[in-house]
Amino acid sequence: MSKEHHYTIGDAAKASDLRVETIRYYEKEGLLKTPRRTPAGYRLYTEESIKRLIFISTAKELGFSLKDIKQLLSLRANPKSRCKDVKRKAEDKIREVDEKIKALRKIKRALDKLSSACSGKGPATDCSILEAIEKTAVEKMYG
Amino acid sequence: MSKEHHYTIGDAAKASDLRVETIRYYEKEGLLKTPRRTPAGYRLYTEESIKRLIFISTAKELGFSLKDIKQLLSLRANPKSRCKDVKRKAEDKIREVDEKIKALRKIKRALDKLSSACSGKGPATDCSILEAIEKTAVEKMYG
DNA sequence: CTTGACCCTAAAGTATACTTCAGGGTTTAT
DNA sequence: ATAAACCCTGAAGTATACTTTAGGGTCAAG
Repeated sequence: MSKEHHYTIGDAAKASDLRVETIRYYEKEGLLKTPRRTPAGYRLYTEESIKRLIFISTAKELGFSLKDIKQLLSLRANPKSRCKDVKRKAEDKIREVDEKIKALRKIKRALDKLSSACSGKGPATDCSILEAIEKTAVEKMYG
Repeated sequence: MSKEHHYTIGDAAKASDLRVETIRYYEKEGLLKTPRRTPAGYRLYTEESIKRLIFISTAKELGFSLKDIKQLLSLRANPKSRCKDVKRKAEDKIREVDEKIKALRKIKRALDKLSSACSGKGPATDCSILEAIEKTAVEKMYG
């Protein structure tokens, strides 16, 4: 890992927990701006680009496609872009993100329920994640 | 849509917003138990199976793979499964879900920031989603 | 001054998750 | 009783997102 502000692709891979090949692939797909190069042609990355890589891999784990992510990354509030447009796109995404959060909370509650149903106290209930999602309000267990 | 408790695959597709072919694919992949059939061989689904389909498609949008989802669906607290095991798996998933929720909140805050930076008041700042994620605390905008 | 760890490109290959196709029965409305 | 709208299977095809391969340069250590 370099001391100051340029990382090789290998460093960037370690820092972002992606593979070297994946980073090159993202560049080819236009998710990364073409990086500076050493005289020998080696790519050089900044902390900024590493943040971008981490954002990409995080967003991917959240179910966004590379196309979605490209749009998210190009979404910027600046003097040149038409604000109305950016605002609308951002708000669409906010709605999408809210839905995802809601759905994840539901799944979390169901998992909590499954976990606590398995706490070892009393005979176990028979409850799947789907049932746990249904019955989050009414707790009817032995004990 | 049938009146009571059996739906054809087409009904199930409409109800779950999946395609007929996708439902058959999920069955082949073992995400669905093999459904009852009419004498002519038509699949018949219950509301239970439709809930399952909706769960699958929701979980997919949240970045879970079909393999993940299979595991989630087979996770059940019951007298036969070893509770310790189920509890551990559920807790692993809870951690994963918590991480996802956290990351989504970060993205949501960034999007809120982008959206409000585009509210039309004063000259627009230049701010991307990455910058918005960084600067969620310090609001230094024109005004 | 060479050897091991990195870096490069272009192209082909793979995993996952579907989708389409070919060929054929069934149901329902007219 | 026939045509539109569904259903079936098995197999091949496709999109997305990488990964691997082949064939080479570069760099730091000993």
